[in-house]
Amino acid sequence: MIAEAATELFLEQGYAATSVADIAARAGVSRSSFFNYFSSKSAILWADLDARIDELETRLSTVTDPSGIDDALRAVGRGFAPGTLALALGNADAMRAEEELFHGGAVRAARIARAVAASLRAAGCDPLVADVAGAADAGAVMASITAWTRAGAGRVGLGPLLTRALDQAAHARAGAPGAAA
Amino acid sequence: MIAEAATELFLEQGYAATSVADIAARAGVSRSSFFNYFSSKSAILWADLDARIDELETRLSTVTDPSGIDDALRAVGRGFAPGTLALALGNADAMRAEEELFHGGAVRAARIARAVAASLRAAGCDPLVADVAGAADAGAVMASITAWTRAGAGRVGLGPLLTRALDQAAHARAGAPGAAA
DNA sequence: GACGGTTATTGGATGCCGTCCAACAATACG
DNA sequence: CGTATTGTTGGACGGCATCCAATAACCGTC
Repeated sequence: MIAEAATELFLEQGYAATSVADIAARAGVSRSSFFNYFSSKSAILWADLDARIDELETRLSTVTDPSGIDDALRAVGRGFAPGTLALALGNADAMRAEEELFHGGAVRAARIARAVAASLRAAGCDPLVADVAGAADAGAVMASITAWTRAGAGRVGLGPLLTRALDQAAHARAGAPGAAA
Repeated sequence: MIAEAATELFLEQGYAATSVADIAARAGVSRSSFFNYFSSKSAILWADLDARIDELETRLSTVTDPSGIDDALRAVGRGFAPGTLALALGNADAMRAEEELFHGGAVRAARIARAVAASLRAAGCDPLVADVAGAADAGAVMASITAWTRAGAGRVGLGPLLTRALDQAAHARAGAPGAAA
């Protein structure tokens, strides 16, 4: 309910012009309660993806082989339903939320990149190469999500996009010891 | 002077525990003046790199061939002096600034990735591939900067690290139309 | 050396975010 | 029915970033 109220207001007034107090009022709860359900205003947009990245982090912490990394990354997109984030990406201009989406997306990409790089490093990969490969993988995940939502999430599957992007990113691991192609 | 006062306080009290008012007081200026020189507290750390990314963006907006992109990326690190950012990266634990460095680094990486991807797209590259390659290049730049500073900036050159990282990232462009290897 | 215009600096007020806590309602349970 | 756990609320707080009007410093000109 809070998320619904928020997206309504974002569409009406724009993201930046909508305060947490506005959202709470529209949702019929107090400002305090808002922060019981979302840790911040931007969390409304990113909560779903954040949960999946949490899972990715735990999964990658116990996985070392490259194919396991790819599986874990693909799992991020498996069953990813068009939610608040997709709505925001699709209506970024109406919400005037480009800045927030850019910032938030940057942080999420960095989280993915860090997790992948740590996993590769644990597998004996050169640290610098691990960082580059992690960034490429993270870019692949984020790029396919934005492409998916901007193309009208649901009309096309996220899976194929993700596969193509991750295959491309896998080239960045070329010649990496501990991360054979 | 403001930056010096800030780094002192960051080392003494930590990044989060240091308020803009503290910095202004130590530097002997008013809080208003602080914001005349830095757009935010975190800008103290990132101002130098931001200026270079600004240059990168303008440079890439007039460049389409892949080798030009590589040159522009290498120029980001050319003559990059150990400044506030290097000091923060080197003393991240003492400053308790890991979070800020992570966030700030994520945003800067995303800026670089966006610029590179736009350039590749303009050269006819597939959008998804462009995003992946841009993320890889951005990861290469950021990874080499952090590796450089953590290894004690100055004792080793940034150039070689950057070259190695960008070479690795170049693999992510493999088979990309409009961006031949 | 006085003066007018430009630029730098300052204080203050404002809105909002995110955190904390103590009080209170509501619900489940023995 | 009493109690314990959980959920909700209001309020206060410190901090960030923005704005603006007032003031101070500077600089070339006369």
